[in-house]
Amino acid sequence: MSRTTISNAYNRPDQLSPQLRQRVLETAQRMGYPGPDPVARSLRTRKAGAVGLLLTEALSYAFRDPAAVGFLEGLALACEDAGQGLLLVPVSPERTDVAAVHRAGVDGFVVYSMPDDDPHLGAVLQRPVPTVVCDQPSRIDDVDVVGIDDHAAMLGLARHVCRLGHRRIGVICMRLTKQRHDGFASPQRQAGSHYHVQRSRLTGLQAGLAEVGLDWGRVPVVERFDHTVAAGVSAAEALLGGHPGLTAVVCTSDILALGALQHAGRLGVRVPEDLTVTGFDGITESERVGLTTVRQPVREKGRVAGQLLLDRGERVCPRTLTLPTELQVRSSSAPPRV
Amino acid sequence: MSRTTISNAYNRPDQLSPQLRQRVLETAQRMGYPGPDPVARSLRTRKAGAVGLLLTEALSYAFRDPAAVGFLEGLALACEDAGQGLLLVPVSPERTDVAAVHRAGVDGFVVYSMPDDDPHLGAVLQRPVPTVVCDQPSRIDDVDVVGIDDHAAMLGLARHVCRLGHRRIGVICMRLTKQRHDGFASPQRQAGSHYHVQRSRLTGLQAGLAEVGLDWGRVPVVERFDHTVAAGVSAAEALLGGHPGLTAVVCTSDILALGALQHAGRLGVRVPEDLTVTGFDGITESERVGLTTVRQPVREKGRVAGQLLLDRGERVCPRTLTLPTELQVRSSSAPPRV
DNA sequence: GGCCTCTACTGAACCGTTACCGTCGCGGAC
DNA sequence: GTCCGCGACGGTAACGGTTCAGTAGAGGCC
Repeated sequence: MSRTTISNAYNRPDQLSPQLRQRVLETAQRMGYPGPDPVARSLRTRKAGAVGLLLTEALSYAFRDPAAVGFLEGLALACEDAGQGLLLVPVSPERTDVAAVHRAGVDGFVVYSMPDDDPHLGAVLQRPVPTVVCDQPSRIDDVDVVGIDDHAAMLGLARHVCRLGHRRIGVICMRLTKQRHDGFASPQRQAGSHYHVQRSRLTGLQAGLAEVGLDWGRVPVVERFDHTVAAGVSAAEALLGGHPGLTAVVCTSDILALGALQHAGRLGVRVPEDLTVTGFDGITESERVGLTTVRQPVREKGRVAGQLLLDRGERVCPRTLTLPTELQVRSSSAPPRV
Repeated sequence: MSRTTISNAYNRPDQLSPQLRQRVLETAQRMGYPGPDPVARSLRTRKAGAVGLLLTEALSYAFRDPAAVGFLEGLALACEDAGQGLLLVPVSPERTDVAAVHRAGVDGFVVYSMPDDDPHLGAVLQRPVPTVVCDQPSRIDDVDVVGIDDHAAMLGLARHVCRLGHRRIGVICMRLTKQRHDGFASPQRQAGSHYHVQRSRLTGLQAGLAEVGLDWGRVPVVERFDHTVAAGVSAAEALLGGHPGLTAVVCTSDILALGALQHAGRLGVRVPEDLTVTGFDGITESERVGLTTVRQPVREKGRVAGQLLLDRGERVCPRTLTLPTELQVRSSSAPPRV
C-alpha cells in the first residue's frame, strides 16, 4: 500500500473511499503506527504551526510580572484563535547562548521587551521568518512593531503630578542595565540604559517636570534590579531616607509603586495626604489599592502582536502599531500639604 | 563543498580547521544562508528540543488563575534549565479538534488538569512520547503523575473548620463539568464531575464533615463555571441568600473565597466573627487578606513535572509524585458565634 | 467499439538535515 | 620503503512525510 494513500487517509478523508480509509486506520492501529510525524510534516509543508516568543529574561521572572502575564495571555489568545502553538524559547539569562533561537521550529517570532543589544534579538532577525517586536523601537527594516508611547504616557502623568502642585519629586525605576545595580541612577546612567521602556518613561517624566522648570539633574532616581514589591519597599526606603522632603514618588511600574505604598504605610506616612505615589501599567491590584497610574492595554498588546504576525496576508511593508494608554487618577495622588 | 562540512561548521567546530570553518560561514553569510533549518534538524536527530503543554481550557483562562500561572512558571523554569522550549498547545475549548496535538513537534507532553474524558488527553497518549499528567489520577500505564492529595488536604481543612465548632457549613466550588452550570450541585452531580481535583476536594470535605456526624446530602454546594472573584461573589450571594444560617463557607479555591469575602464585606457580615471563610491553593493574595487556606506548592509542581519529563534517564517504570500541602490557618476562620 | 472523463489509487521526487563510514594526504616508526 | 595512525573532509543514505504527475479501471456518450 502506497504512502500517499496513508497520508490521504489521515489528512484528506474525501480523497479515498471510506472503507479503504477505515482499513488503513485499522492496520495502522494494529501495527502501532502513531500517525503522521509532526516534524516530518513540518519539514515538507514548511509550516511549523507555532510562534516563538522571546521574553525579557529568565522565563520565571516574567511570570511574576502581571503586565507580562497579561501580554502572554493576549498573545496566547491570538495564537489559539489561529490554531497556532506558542513556543516559549528558553533564553539563558546571562549567557550568550543563542542556540535555542536557532533550534526553535517556528513560523515567526515575537520579541517582548528585550534589552536593545541583546544577541538573541540579533539571532531572531537572522532567521528567515517574520518577526514582531514589542515595546522596543526597531531601526531594523522588515519588522513589525507594537507598543505604547511610553514617553507621552509618562509625560501625561508628570503633568498631572505637577498640576497638583508637586515640586519635590522622587523617582523609582526598574532595572536600567542587564547588570545588577541597586541604588541612585545618574542621568547618564539613565541615558545609557539598555531598556527602551525605562528610558522613555524617564525622559517623558523629565520633559513633564521641565515644563514647570524643574531641573532633572536634581531629581533623585532610585533604581532596582528586581521587579518585586519588596524591591519597591526598599527603593522607597532609600529614596525617602535620603530625601525626606519629597512630596511625591513617581514609580515606573505598579509593582514598585505597591512597594512604595507599603513602605509609606509602615512609616505612618499617609497617602495621599502626606505623600503622593504613582505607578505605571494599570495592573488589577492597582485599582484595588487606589493607585494613580497609567493604564496600558497589555492583553491587547499581546493579541495585536499575535495578529500582526499571523494575519499578514501578502503585506510586505512593516507596520508600527502604537496602542493607546490612559491616565488613571485615583486616590494615591493629591496636592501636597501646604 | 560538501554538505557535511557545512553542517560541521555550524555544529561541530572542532571537527574542521578554523580557517575552513571561517570560510564556510562567510560564504553562507554572503549567499544568504540562514543556518541549518531547525525542523530538518529535528527530523534527522529525532529531537524537537521542546516540551508540549496542554492546559485545562482556553489558554487565556489559565493566565488569570494564579495557581496555573505558578505552575507554568515552575514548568518554564525546569525547561529553561534543560535548554528546552515550552510549547503551549492550542486546545480549542469546546471543539474536539485534536489536530493541534498531532501537529505539535515536541519530545514530550505535560498535561495540566484536564477533564478526565478529554479527547486531547487521549490524543497525547497516542503519541509515542513520554507524558506527565498533573492533578489527575492516571489509570494509564507508562505515564508519570505529579500532584497533591486534594482529598487529604481538604480533609485537614474540614477538620479545622469542624474543630472550631462549625456545623452549618456551605460550600462554593469550581466548575464540575465542561458544560456551563451555575447553581447548586447535587451529590450525584458532584460525583459525576469531570474534574478530578474538584471531586477529590469535595469528597475530602465530605469525609471531614462525616467525622462529626454531618450529613453531606444536607450541605449546600454552589457551583460556578467561571473561576473569577466575581463568580465567588455571586456564589456567596446565592449560598448565603438561600441558607442564612450558615456559619462557615468553604471554597475549593482562593479566587472564589476572595469573592466570598468581598460579598461578606458588602453585606456587612464580619469575617471571622460572623462568618468563617476558607479557600484552597495559597495564592499570594490570600496571605494579604488573611484567608485561611491550604497552601499547595504550585511552582514546585510545575518544576517537578518538567524534571520528571526531562530527566528520565533510562527509567522505565512510571512514577507518581505527591507533593505536600500545608494548612494555613489565618484570620478568616474562627469559632462560630454562640 | 473508440474516445473521453472521472474516481481511486500509486510512484517518485523532494523537504534540509545529520549519522555513518570512507577516503585522502601526511608524518612518523620500524 | 612500507605500514600505520590520525586529522580533515566528502559521499551517501536515511529521517518520515507531502505533493504532483501520473495510471488503471469503470462507466458514459456518440
